[in-house]
Amino acid sequence: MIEIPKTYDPTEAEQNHYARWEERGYFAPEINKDPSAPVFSIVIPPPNVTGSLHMGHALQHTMMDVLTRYKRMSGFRTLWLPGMDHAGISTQLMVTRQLKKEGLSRHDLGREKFVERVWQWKQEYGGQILKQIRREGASVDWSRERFTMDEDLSRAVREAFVRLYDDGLIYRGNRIVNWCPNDQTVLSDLEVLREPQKGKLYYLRYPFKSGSGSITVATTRPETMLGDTAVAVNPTDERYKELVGQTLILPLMNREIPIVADDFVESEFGTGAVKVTPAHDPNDYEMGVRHNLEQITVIDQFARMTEAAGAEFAGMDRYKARELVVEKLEELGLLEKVVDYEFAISKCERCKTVIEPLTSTQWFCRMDSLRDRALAKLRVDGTPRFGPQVPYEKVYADWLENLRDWTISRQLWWGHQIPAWYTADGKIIVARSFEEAKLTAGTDELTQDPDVLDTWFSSALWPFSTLGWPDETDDLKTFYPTTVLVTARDIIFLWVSRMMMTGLRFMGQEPFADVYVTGTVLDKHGQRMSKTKGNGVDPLEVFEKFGVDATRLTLASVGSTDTRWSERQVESYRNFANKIWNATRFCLMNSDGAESVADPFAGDLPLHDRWILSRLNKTARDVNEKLAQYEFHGVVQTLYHFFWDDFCDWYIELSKATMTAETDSPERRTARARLISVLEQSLRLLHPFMPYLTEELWQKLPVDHSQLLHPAYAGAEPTIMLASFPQCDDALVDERAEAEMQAVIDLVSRVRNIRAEMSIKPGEQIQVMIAANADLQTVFTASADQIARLTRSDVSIDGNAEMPRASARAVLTGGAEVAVPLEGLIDFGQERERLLKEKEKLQKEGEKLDAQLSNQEFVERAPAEKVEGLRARLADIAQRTTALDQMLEALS
RNA sequence: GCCCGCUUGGCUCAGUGGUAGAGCACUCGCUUCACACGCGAGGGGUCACAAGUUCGAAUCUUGUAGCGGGCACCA
Repeated sequence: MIEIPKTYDPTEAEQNHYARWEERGYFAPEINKDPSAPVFSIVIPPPNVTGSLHMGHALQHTMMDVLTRYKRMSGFRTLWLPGMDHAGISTQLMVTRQLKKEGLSRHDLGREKFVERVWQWKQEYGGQILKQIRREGASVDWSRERFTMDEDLSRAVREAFVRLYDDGLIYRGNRIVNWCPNDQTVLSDLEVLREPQKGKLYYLRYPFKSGSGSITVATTRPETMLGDTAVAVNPTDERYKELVGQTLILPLMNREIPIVADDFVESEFGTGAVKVTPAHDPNDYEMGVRHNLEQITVIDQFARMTEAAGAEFAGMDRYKARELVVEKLEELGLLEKVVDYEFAISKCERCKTVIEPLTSTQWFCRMDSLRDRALAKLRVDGTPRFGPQVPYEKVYADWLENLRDWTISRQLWWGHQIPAWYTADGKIIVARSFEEAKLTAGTDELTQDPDVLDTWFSSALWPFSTLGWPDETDDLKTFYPTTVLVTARDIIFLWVSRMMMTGLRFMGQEPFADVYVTGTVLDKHGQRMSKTKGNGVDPLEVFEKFGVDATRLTLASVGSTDTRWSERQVESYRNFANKIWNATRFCLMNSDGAESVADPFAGDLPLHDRWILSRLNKTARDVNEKLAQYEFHGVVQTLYHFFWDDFCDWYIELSKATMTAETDSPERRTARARLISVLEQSLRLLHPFMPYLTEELWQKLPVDHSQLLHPAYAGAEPTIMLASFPQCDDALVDERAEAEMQAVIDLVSRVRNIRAEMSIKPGEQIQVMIAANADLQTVFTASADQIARLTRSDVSIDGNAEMPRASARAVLTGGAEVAVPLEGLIDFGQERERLLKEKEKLQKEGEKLDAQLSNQEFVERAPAEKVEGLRARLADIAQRTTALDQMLEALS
């Protein structure tokens, strides 16, 4: 007899197994020895090197690990590739802050020293998250861990850049861009947040050059008027039609500016006349290009006014300048009015500083051809297949359709420096290396572009750069395209779409077939968890409190819908883990002799064994089908109820008499072996979700572990990780056994109900008399001992027996009747009440069915089997009602 | 402004054109020889609202309301 503690303590299992799995190479695809094995691969969305684990990671990693472990057990050559992102801005900020504490700026160190310092920082503090990923139980292949700044990945970045440049997709240009005055870098449109902002709308008067009158424009940013080079009106606006082409005098600057006509202007807004500041507003920039207007930069990269804004303003902060401009215009009588106004303002996604639109020379990536290919892939092949398809496929397609050029350069030091060099006379040489650039230029007097690439540029290459691209490595050939990408919805544009575009461009194939978008774990009030709000729940604390496996079940249940965090939920899965532990404990306590049974389910089987095999195989079928559809929530429900309800509540109880018999016997050994076999298969089904608990218990079972390994892993040191994932054996699905077992379950439940309602003491032995039709009588007779045990009664089954008047009675589906004789204990009035209540319930249902069946149209149009089903139910109800009537009569 | 999602028992969520589900919470009874992180028995919902399609709608359509999200160049 093997005895384990009464309560599952996750800590031990969590400490025991991970290192062993990793050391033995179970995570690496090489463990699979079947040369013809199908391939499953998945790349981790690389977490930031600065990051630490949050609920979103834990959620995604759980789902990825479930899929990976499931496929591995199913015999796939499985790779889940881990790694990290260098996270340009975040990391640079982190180190800059560290330097600041030492009283230094990055400029004090210089670029080279600073970058060295960042690497040092990474060495010391970076990658916390990698340890945390281990804690989650994630079966990633650490031997293939990658970092976006690794030399081989950097080479891939340069290669991609050069190819895109050579094909004319990357260009350098002077355009208006999003500038963060705090981070001192340009940002792409996706890194800019739009937030509603309460502000003011200022109405300014610009006088005509002719000397009389003025035109009024409305603006939220009066300080930019210093850089105005035109006023625009809609060409169809009757009010201004004749003024187009006239000249205005820009106040304060005394600059002559024209009135131009442009469709962009909405006549209904403000005064219908717009001041145009091409250097400081994206729309005005476009208008400026259309009308060939001068760009006058009046705000610099520190958000201060420039010389061009005039001596009085030069060097002044933009908001101070705003006050001064307003003040001066008011003095001049040129401020018509100021009204409260709410508008959207652009902020830096990272530091929340208000973005300053500036014209600047940057590197851009032209997206149209990349986009067209991705859209074609979606429309022609339906790739990627989004899960859930609604709404993500549309969101993805809409975004692609409206895609604009991508600003890819960043004014940072940490990142992939742009592989472009300039000759002394300003010629641009784009090359894979300095050596190559020198050859092309014919000189070594070259200066490399100081900018680095957007972090997302290297992330976009992740599914193939991590596998060795641009070299044609075995890994690349084997694992690309990957099978599925699991991610949160907020990076569909930033990352998913870009991987798709670069994958199609460089590999000629999509980087992943499926995209599974997870839901979001919200706090208990339905708010997004965020650092600034401080409402996040730390997954590590939850692991600590309830165990990793319970947390994983909770997270897997989230699936693709947003869900509020509930600790109760984790607690209930913790209880489930304990239930599994104890069921195993019971099996182990009664396992002697089991190992000697060669084939536990050979020969004719009693009902409960046929039933559990049917339930088990249906469960396996369900789980396999649902996992193929990424229905994580449904799989968890299926497993939970199979294990707890079917296996624990019924199968174990039904088997107890035999398996806990005092003395050894072939029957006892067989019963024990059967129980252990079903348990063992259940553990395998549960393993992808609960890796630690299942491994811990599986190892303890008295079974021949090596026989259970999937053939692809034959010869490996046994682990449940490499055991075959159960498949449904259709021959074992037995509907008849399920129906018969259901009758037994109903019978037992009804007797227990009588016990409870009649307040019969739990320990008290009762009589149960059963009368049933021939079929059911056979079933009940075969299970009589079990019925007796489960209801604590002496059971007699006789189709013709007279039921004593003084009994509590019940009528079951199929026409079986039960009586519990209670001579002297029964209150006839109370029993009548009980039966009447029962009859009423039946009648209600009967009436509903009757109404439906007497509807001619229903009978004609509904499927015949539907109608038949209802008729059968109605007949059953009628029969039971009659039986109840007889009982009631006997009582009166 | 445009687009989308959600609204099911007290709470958190499944679900589906044909008799409303789970977990937790609640009530009653249990130291029944695996488990009180448990066992047994219960109570509780006109599936947001309105109209429509249908033999039949909580499930499909449209509209309304509340909540949430995404996109957007109205100064």
